[in-house]
Amino acid sequence: MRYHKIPDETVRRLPIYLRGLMFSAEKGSEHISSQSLATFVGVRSHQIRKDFSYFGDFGTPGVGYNIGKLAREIQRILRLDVVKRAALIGVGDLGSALLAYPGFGMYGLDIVAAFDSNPTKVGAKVNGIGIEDVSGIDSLRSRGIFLAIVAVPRQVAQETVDRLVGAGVKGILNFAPCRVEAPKRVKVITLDIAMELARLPYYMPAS
Amino acid sequence: MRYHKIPDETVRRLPIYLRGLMFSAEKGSEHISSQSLATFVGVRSHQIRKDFSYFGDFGTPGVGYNIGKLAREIQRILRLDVVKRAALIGVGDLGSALLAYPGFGMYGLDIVAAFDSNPTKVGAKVNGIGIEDVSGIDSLRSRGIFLAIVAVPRQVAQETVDRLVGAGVKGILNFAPCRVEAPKRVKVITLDIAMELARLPYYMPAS
DNA sequence: CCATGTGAAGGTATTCACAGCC
DNA sequence: GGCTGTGAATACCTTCACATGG
Repeated sequence: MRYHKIPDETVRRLPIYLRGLMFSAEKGSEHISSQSLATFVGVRSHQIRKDFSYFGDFGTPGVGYNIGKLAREIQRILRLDVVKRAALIGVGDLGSALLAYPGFGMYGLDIVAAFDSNPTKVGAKVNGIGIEDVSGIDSLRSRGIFLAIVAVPRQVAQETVDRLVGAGVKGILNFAPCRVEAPKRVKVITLDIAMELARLPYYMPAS
Repeated sequence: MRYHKIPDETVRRLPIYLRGLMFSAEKGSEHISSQSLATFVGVRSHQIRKDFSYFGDFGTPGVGYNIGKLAREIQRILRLDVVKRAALIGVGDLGSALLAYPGFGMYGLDIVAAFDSNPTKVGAKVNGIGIEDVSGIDSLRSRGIFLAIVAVPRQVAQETVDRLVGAGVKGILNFAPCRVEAPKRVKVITLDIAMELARLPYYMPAS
């Protein structure tokens, strides 16, 4: 089944596997079975094997998967094998936390520029990154930055996205709590932090 | 179809609808059609009507849905109609940003306590909330707090969750980039910010 | 006439069971 | 014996088409 489109749900799980493989590599063993990986990442072993079957034979029956080889293959599929430079728009509380967030590097993502509309912030440095005025967004194309993280207030989210699209950005992670429109060629993922929390009470027993 | 289990995917969309209804209420009109709501929130109108059909008749054929009534009903289903008090564990960069985050209130969620293991932080106030030592977690049950947000380093995430479970917490939003285990009676949602970004390059045209 | 609500159809993802291989 | 890889079976979700109601 090597020549098959990878289902979206599988793509959603690939970073989970990658994270699990990296942390389990710390333990020194070279191979891991779908069973052990299953308990480690919280996905059924059937599911894991099915997911991996979409892109080739990586496991050895009786042994398991070679951790390093599999991790590299997942990185290649997700196109994380070359470091991706990203820009952050909006250096408020959340934006500052994102600049300091250590987790992006493990996925080959690097925030190399930050923009804010507040003149009192422009020029300052946060975590080694100098804050530029939002007008500088237009220079992203020439700087070879095609990935952006939007952490601005909801009211200006759409205009920010429009500007990013105009600057040639191809992928946007949007933290503003609203839908934003973009041409089909630009992939937008919206992540509303509060919304995730809003689902919890539904699943909690009567409180 | 009034007596039917609500599918998980529908539950996942309910907060999106709720958010959309609240923002469209700002515009003054009293009713909204599945069609208009669809373009506003980015979900097909068929899907919206199907979703709403799982919990009763709220629309008026030829008119649409009463915005206020529908919003209240969604809040009731998600159990957001009474304010939920939540605790934050880990007041680092991300934790501080979450304390300052204005978005929780719209879903009836209120962070009323914060804990950290760093003695130099304990006693300080962030956004009006005094930071307590993590040992205080054990008092959550008696304070009537059953919801927790975990923003601690990965290495101590599991022990933090164990402690929260012991303190009677029933729902946990985990920002640590790893799976955490908890009894089935406790609902855990893990949100790894970097992982969302890791999916983007896959969907971006060759860069 | 316009928009909802819903069975039915269609599509997608998960689970199962086991053949094949080390 | 143990573990992978995968067709088949099942469950789930989405889309459609239209009857129903204001």
